[in-house]
Amino acid sequence: MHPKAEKEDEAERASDDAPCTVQVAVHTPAHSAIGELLSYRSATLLAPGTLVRVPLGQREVLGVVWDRADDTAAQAPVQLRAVAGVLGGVAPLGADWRALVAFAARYYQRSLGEIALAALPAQLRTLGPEQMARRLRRPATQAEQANAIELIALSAEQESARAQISSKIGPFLMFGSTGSGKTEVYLRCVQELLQADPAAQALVMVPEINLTPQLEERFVSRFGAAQVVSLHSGMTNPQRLKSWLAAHSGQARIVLGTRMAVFASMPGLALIVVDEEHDASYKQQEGARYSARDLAIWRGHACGAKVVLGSATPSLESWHASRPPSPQDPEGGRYLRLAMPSRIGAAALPRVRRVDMGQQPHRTVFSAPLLAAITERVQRGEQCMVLLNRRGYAPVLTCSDCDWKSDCPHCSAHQVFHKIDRSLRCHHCGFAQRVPRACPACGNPDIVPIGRGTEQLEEQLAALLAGVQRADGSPVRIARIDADSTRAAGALQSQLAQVHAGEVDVLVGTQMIAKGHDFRRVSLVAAVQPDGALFSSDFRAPERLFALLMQAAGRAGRDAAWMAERGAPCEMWVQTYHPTHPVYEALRRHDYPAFAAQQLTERQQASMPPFAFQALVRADARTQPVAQGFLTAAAEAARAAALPGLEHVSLYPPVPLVVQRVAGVERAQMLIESSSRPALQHFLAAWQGVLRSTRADPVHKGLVRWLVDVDPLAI
DNA sequence: AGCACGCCGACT
DNA sequence: GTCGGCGTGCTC
Repeated sequence: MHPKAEKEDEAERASDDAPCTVQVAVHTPAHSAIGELLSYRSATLLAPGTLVRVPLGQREVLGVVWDRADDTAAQAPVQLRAVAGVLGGVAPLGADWRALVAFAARYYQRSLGEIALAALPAQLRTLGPEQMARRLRRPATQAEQANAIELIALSAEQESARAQISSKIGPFLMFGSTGSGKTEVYLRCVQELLQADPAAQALVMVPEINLTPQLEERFVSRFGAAQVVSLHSGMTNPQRLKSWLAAHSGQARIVLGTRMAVFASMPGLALIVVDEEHDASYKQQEGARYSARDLAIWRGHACGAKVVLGSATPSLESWHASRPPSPQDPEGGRYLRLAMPSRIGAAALPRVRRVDMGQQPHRTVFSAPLLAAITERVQRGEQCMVLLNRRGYAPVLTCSDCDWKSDCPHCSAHQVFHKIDRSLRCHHCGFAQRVPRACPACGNPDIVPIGRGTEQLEEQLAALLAGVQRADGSPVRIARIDADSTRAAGALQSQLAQVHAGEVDVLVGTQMIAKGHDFRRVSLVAAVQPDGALFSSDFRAPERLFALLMQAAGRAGRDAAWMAERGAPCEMWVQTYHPTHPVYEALRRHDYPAFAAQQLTERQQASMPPFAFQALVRADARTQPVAQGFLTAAAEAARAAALPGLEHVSLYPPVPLVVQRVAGVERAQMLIESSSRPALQHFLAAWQGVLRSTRADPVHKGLVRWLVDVDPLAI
């Protein structure tokens, strides 16, 4: 956990112009037969980190000159090809960036080149030398200076957090309830840092692209547009290159972004903020499955930057890592916990109301008390939010006569009924078709939706509130925000603007509306049927549900002055068949610490994370037996070879994934668990080669791919 | 991953 | 008779 590559005198080495061999990282796939680094001839000794173009087979690709990987470097072919050219004008990537890339590749079981090249803007690969030179000559945007903002005094809690971040080393876990002003603390820390050191840079990450505009707005208005760049996958390639170059050159002092930004080259990096650190979006779910939050911790440690994680509902991993020292545990955790329990302006947390759906008429969607509460709010001119984590109209259609269901032909999942365009759509593979006029199996024209999604909720709510009038006598306005309604570019921003402008009375949506957006006039938030997560097979489901409901509750009553004027507390409604479940009890008291303590006790007793370390190996194949057979064979080969670390590692039998077939591919996975992270790492590293040779065995013909997920979020 | 080479079906 | 399907194989 401490590479801190010593600063070599790169300039001196680069000036040596004897012809020599250089090691280059290129974009090779994870488990290809090509080794980690390729050797090339060069007329001059190139400094590690230099961007070069090198010939590879029939094409020419971008590569990064790497430090000689100790001299066990496989004897290269006799005839080395020559480096085709150096990308002029771009400084070599620093030793700390290379150390981060090397660590991520090792830890997440991917090739160095894959991580390194994926961390660079795509245009570096495609632009020719002339285009590149032109790009570099382009003057940086001359933006206006930051507005001299009258800074509002920090609350005592905010000030205490700021002071501790300023004076201690960290890493820090800022545990601040929604509305406690975490962002203002980030801003002050960044400000202090930039003022103290003219070369310092700060990296601030948020979980979703959707949240970057409002963050950018706050940072730009405080620091000026010249200092701030964004880095996320919603940007065009030219924009991304521009931001990346600004960060790499040190010209941009602040980089805002999503998980990919953790790999930004920042020579002056001195502070990393991970906002909403519990959010699952920080874990990449395809390709290299890295956790940007965990890499941020590692990177900060390696390069001496402070790291601040922030959340109102921290991940249990971070909560556990920030436990204070106690008599039984004099060391405590590695992180320093900073608590900010109060809402700014003394705005009260919403009152939580549970409706026991067992007491309601069968198949009730909106219970009478909830409907009455919504009606009352709307009549008073207030806004309500209704949360349902399922888009579409109904999750499945079925025939009333035979047992036909709208199953996806390519996946082991139902196709979801979307009434808006009368389509059936599979949310796993995207396969879509028109709703049949009659049952495809028996011809019965009576096919009916089962269950409900946001579309149906919107429709039912409209019917239920049809007779209700707003204060001025006009009808109630209902809107829906989910992945379907926001597909078009800019749709989310314009829909949010409508809500902010007060043009919507009741907003229906998926968890998309629970995250971060600041709805100032919302006085009621309702979760219509959140119970699904209570009895999920995924041991992290309660944690996620609690975070989602807390976050949703945090949408209500954010405007303290308005709340005071209003005179009544905001409300968070939960319709449930299990009103006394510990998750809801903890929610009612807004008591994350109690919830976390209870969950951690369970996890400890069951030896689950954060008290154990896990990895998944997944196999995709034409048939389920092939997928499972590959995993079984690889596990047996590991045992037969007595791989290092094996004695401290448990390999579980392969099982099909919950959705076992997607787009015609059968999927199975195997859980690997250990109480020791190093043992798990040793084992996985050694197993990599075994997995590769197992795959080569023709017995496993039909295997499509295999992949390793270290520290998986869902099992 | 690309991009070759290589051996079997429907078109000018 | 060619154009083109994607099934193995290689890239310093």
